Amino acid sequence: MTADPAAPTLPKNFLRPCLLLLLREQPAHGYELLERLRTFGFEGSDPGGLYRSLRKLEEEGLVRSAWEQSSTGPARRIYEITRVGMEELHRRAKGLAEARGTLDAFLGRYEEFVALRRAEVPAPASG
Amino acid sequence: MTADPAAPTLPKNFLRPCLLLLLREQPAHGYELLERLRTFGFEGSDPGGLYRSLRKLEEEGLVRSAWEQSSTGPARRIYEITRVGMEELHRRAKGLAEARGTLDAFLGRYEEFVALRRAEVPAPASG
DNA sequence: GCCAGCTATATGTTTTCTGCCCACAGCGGT
DNA sequence: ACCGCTGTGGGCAGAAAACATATAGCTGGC
Repeated sequence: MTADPAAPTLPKNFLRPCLLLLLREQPAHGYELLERLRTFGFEGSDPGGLYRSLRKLEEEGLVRSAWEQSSTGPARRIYEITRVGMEELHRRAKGLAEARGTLDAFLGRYEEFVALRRAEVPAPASG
Repeated sequence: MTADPAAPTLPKNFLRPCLLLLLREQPAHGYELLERLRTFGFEGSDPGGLYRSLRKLEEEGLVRSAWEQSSTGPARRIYEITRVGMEELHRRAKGLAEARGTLDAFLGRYEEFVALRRAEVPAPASG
């Protein structure tokens, strides 16, 4: 609890759109997505959550999958995005753009206030 | 469920930093905060959730409160931010700035890909 | 053949967050 | 006295996230 206070605090349900975007760029299997997700701030790799999301996405028809035999290891389930998935991604992107706006508003207001305080209080003790 | 796909999708726990920022700007009671929160994309006013957050914040020592008699209505609990709360706000702001960065990355990558596709596929059918 | 370790997928459990509904109390108007 | 408004608070159900665990195939060593 409150262990890492500066954690990114990503948007709710951010995993889903990320998966859709990743899969739109290129089909992949779960384990690989786990790696590629790190780009989007998913540090602590959570296979469980990932596969669950993937399943749900497929159940909703946003992605589809097929088994692929690998010569170097166990079979993998290759996912690719569907037309519907792309549309969903589109919608989500809009929502996320809005979210960014809100975040901008918050941060702007926060920094503005910090600046104000600095102006009021000349210089506490720092050199 | 998936009712409003373009919903803002704000970060998890976004309420907390918002409250801290609002209280940093100016002490207030819950009902008033409810109004001021609308600026941050909290459309559906949810008194229950608000007060719960406030309570928790106080329990953690991030804010403190005192009853104030009102001449025009029932007594109100006035909240103000504490030193610890400001530090927490600071940390959260950093985290949210990171989140914005991630969001930027996502949206940039999304739009970039959209642009690429447009270049590949000349013009579907839209006139 | 058998075990250990890696890749890869999947499920179960528990906790947290969120949204929605409702209860209660004080005050003012009629 | 009753109603409606302001203001605070709790309960509950469903969604989401975190954490832990199970399974299965393949490879290499012995």
